[in-house]
Amino acid sequence: MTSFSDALCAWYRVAGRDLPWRRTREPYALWVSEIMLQQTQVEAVIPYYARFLERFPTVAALAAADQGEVLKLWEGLGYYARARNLHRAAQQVMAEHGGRFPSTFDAVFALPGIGRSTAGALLTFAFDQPHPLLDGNVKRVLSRLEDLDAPVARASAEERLWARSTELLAGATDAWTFNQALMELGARVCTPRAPDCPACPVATHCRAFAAGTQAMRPVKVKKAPVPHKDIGVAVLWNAARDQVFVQRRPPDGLLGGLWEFPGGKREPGEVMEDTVRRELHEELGLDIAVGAPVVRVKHTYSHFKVTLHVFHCHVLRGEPTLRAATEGGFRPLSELRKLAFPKANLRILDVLLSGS
DNA sequence: AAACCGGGGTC
DNA sequence: GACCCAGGTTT
Repeated sequence: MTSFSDALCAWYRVAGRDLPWRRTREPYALWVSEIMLQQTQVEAVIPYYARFLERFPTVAALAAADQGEVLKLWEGLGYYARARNLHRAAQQVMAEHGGRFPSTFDAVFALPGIGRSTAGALLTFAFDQPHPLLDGNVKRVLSRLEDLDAPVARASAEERLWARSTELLAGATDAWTFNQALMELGARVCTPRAPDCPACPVATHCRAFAAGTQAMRPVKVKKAPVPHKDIGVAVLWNAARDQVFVQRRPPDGLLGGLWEFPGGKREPGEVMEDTVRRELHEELGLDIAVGAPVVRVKHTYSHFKVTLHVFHCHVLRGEPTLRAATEGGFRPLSELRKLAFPKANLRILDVLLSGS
């Protein structure tokens, strides 16, 4: 019988996709791709990858950039801590490694935003060093290969999968091709639903296929339902009615460093107009008038849902004083596109720019 | 170990 | 709607 790695690599050489980051061995470019690809599908990353490398072609260029511009290029991709960590790590590579991306596991693993799997991928793809990886695709492939009946989120199960990834890689002659092929198999054949087992090059090695349990693998524990919040949001115009107030969120946590229209969460029994008035008084020390509704925006985050209730507002008394926000002020609508906004706020901006 | 951290594609 | 994606960090 053909070995697992030979069968897998032979399939990849024929069926593997031609992706931008598979055409380079340049560590920095691969690094950018690996960070963008965390929890993000290939098709979504491709345009961001090209734009990011065009604007920041080197570690030095990225390290020298303003965080706001880095976030602007990340706008819409989500998990913005990835961009903040990448930016910070670039500065770390300049300071600690003379601008050259490190080539040892410990040094790569020490960079912010790079964990065990991403470090393994980078060392393999940039330096041809055989290090195992274990992303979502590989977890699924290996849990089926083993017919693993323990929830893959459990630490003991995950360690088993790491051991299997290590073991299978050791049987491969070409680590680069093997690791690419393992992920490609998960993305194209060994898919979450309806895996294409008849087309699988390693079906003869697969215990779940033999047992007919592939649809039940990997075993996942169901997640708790996410809470919902109603948020009152102000499109706050200045006295001349030609500028709106935007502010920058705190540097860490949810949507850290991005810009937004001010507002906050509705309290029990409160009507949305009162929420907006209260929040702007608390956040900015302003007395405002709440006028016509602009739009309602529903949005789902990883662990909660929101409905944004947006109103045209104007200042009755006072000057805005920033509390939680780090920057903010009245800006012409035409300048807001230069700032990085989260998706839900971009919808508001779209309405303001097209509707009025 | 569990929570936190976005957005989009898919069924 | 539910599930999942080239995961890592924080608590």
